[in-house]
Amino acid sequence: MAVESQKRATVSSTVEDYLKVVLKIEDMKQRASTSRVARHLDVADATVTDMLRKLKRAGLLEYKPYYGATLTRKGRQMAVRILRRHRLLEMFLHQVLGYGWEQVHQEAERLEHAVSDLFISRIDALLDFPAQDPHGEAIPDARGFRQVEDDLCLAEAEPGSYSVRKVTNSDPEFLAYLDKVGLRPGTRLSLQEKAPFQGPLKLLPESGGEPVYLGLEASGSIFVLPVKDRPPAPQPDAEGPASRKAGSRHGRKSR
Amino acid sequence: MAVESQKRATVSSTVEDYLKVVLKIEDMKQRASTSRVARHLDVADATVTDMLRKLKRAGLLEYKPYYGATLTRKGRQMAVRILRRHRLLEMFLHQVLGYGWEQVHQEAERLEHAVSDLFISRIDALLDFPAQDPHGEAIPDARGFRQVEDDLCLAEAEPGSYSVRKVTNSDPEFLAYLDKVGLRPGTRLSLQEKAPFQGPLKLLPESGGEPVYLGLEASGSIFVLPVKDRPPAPQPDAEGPASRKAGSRHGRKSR
DNA sequence: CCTCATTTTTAGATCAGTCTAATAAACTTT
DNA sequence: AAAGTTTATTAGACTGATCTAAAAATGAGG
Repeated sequence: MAVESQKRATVSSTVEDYLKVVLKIEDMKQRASTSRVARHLDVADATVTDMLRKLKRAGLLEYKPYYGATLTRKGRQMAVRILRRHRLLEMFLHQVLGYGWEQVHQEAERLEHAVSDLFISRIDALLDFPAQDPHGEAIPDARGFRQVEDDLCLAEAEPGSYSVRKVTNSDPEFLAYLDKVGLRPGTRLSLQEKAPFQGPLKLLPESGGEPVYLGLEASGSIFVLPVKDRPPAPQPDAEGPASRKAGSRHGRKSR
Repeated sequence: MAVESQKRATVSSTVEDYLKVVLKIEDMKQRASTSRVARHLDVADATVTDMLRKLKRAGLLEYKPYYGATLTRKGRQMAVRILRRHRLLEMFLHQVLGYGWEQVHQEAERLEHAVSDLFISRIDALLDFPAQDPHGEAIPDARGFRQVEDDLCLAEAEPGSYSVRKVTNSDPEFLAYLDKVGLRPGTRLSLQEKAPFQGPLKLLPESGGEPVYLGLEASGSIFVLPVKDRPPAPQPDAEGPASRKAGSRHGRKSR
């Protein structure tokens, strides 16, 4: 039962950022090519080439020249750890310090590299071990296990009833807009129609209000769960504007 | 009444550390010499020489070769800002996340460079605008004004009754020890005697318990306020162990 | 299978922060 | 005041992260 090298090699916050980006790209089922990584990090391609070779040497990812990078077990583990920190911090900022969901990302981006494990475990407990962040994204647990994401991209959904599961976009302007029109995790809506030729989607938040027209691009960052068509029984969960706690826990491991 | 260049030039966290140390040394009424700064930061003297020249160029301090550094208005302002962040963060970690007073320093040391002004103002409000940190050190206010420190170093005190005002030592071992023997800000004690030839001090915490013997060196980081000797009238200000709020505010500016 | 556009890598440089070793200035002590 | 000790500065080098510009590999179309 030899414990696998428990020592957590400590890496720079720059390295953490690279790992995070590669994880994100892999999660989107894309190839982590030099240029894609560079775009995400807003650095020059040449910088990424260098860095990927360095991370390969450190055993954090595979790197095939002219192809791209793939996280190793160790690299993925570190990346998921940062992801967890990021999302827990976002939730903390939102719930405890009253940040808006459009404000949390930027602050968490800096804090995730600075806080200790103790800090993380304390806020985790304080928040009662939340399963999602303010955008509805799953928070990996302390062991690095990730919830299965069984949601559906609004851009690819058929007309029907849905509830918003998560919004994978950190642009404050965009999030503020969604907030204004009443779209947040938990919101029930019906997708009324999709205009042809990459046209906008027509959405109707079920809690009344004006229909919302959303471009295809924007709808690509909104993920939803289908809702069984208006059941005879009243909906069991009333949503307070910013007070959602656990949400559905599927208790399944990732990977 | 032209507002002096409000733009807050943003400096590296390294620069913030240098400014902090120079402020600390000046507060101790010592000369901020190259080697003294180097010792505080645990870097080579040569590194400090370079950095001080750079900070002079940036207008953050005066620097006289072979003498040392003196903060300018601008440099002091930045240093006090960091000091405020540091101490507010310590208080936050202690009060909200349940850190021990021996744990707060290290974490705050990293966070002070990473959190935004919004974060600081939120925790300030959450803590109800505390005037001291967990070690009893005064927290500068948002404008950069600092309380006058009218306390007295235990190492230089005469036998008599005192209450602990602050402990200016961040060594976790030492703080844990003080905590164990019941010495924290607010604790009443009587200094019974000082052994000659740099000998130890004999202290008696008034809340009963064993006498504590403390080396001169250690007692140099404990600051106290004299307590009027059991007056016929009850003292007007009762001290709760860790819940002291404003303390005496003398409304005087620093600088 | 040759050519062109795109993507990636290589080469060489810069910047901030740090170090060590050597030199120089400033105090101390006789 | 000369000599010695301490303190500070200069010189030169290194590391990590970045850049730009030039060269090379890949892949798509004819």
